[in-house]
Amino acid sequence: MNDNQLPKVTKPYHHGDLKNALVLAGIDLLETQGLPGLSLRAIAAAVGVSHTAPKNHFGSLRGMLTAIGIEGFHRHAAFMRQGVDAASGQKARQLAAMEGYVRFALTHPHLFELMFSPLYCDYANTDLKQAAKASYGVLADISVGLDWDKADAPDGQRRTEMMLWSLVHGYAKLRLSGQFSPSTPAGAAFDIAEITPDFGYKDPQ
Amino acid sequence: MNDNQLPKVTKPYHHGDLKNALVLAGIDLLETQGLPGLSLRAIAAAVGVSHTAPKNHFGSLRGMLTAIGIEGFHRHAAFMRQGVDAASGQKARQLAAMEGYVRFALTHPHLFELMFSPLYCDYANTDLKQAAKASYGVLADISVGLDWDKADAPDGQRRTEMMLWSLVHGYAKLRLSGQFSPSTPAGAAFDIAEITPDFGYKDPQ
DNA sequence: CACTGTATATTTCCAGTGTAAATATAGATG
DNA sequence: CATCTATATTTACACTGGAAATATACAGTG
Repeated sequence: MNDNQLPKVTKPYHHGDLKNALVLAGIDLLETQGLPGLSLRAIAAAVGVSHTAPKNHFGSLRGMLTAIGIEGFHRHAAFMRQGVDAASGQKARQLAAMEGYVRFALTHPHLFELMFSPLYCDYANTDLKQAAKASYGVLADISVGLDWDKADAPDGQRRTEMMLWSLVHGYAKLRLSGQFSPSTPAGAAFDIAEITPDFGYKDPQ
Repeated sequence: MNDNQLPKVTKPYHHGDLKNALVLAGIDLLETQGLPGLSLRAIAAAVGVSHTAPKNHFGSLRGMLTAIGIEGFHRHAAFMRQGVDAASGQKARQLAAMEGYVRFALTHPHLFELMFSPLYCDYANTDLKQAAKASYGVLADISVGLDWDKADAPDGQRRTEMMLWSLVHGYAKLRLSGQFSPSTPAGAAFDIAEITPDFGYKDPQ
């Protein structure tokens, strides 16, 4: 009957799957209430457990938020990857990745803020590092062969990736800070191609 | 004797100049303790007043943090401007502005974080908007005539500025999030030219 | 000088937070 | 069954921002 028969998955004790339930409830609270409303007590209450229950699984508030950030990175990467896979042609794939990066940030502003703030997430956490790297990987993949002026320099590929990541990340953050809002209000549509450089694509080798 | 005879400046009542003292104490606490250590009570204690004294001047914690952010933007703009003024040649001035933007962020990480987080600063505040605009202005100034591929498009100048701002801002934020740390540790020196595009300069008209 | 008005600052109190420690509970294991 | 251990609760505590009432000291006016 139960097809979740992975050896390590022993159905937990009292709640069932409190760890995951807390993360999901946390993301839910985050999206509806924003970061100020995201307290250990509120998350625990949403799941229906005592306010100290999360400590058993995450150690502290920071651990709880880090777990939420990890899930955020998973969704972020999946969101971008989905757009990339749906696009055809190298240029369209590039734009899809960048567009996905920014669109995720704009549609999940609080989660995105949490994911990239060392205040909330513990960047020494191995799982978080790996999850963040996966998001970076989507950008890195589509940047291979990108015709940027750094591409031919020593370590050029890495520099191109860094420039690309910086560009989309900065744009997303500045949008969320309301810095670009006069002409492009927070929720409005945007065209990533208007703000990203029109680099060509060089056939690798 | 007193050459501060501007009509509006009446020396305040009890403390002397509590409003400024609180902002300075706040920045001091921020740089030494980081954002978690920055509480109304801690700031008030540092100045030697009761923990509700700041409310008279800033209304709330958010108002207090916004005031700190404003001072942060002033310093940020001045820091960049200083580098730009010291450089000679258009290209050197461009690099100086970008380098100053990032260097300020890396040397004042907590203040920079506060300045650009809508969680802490109220971006509806007129003074804050103006102060942020002044920082943006430094970048906008040196980007005039920049040879980016958007420069000739309609609204090209604004797009070029946005790309430039996004690039340096994203790089700074990702550095502070530890995302670029494997090859370039947090406190290490950096060469902004290695990460910024090698755009040329077009003589305006 | 005295009187009044007002900006400034304090005191007191409250609801909310994260966390530590002791305790209770229930599934796993023998 | 008894025992062990992971899970969850209870209780207590120090801390936070904020509201409300009160105190203080300056400014302006007679």
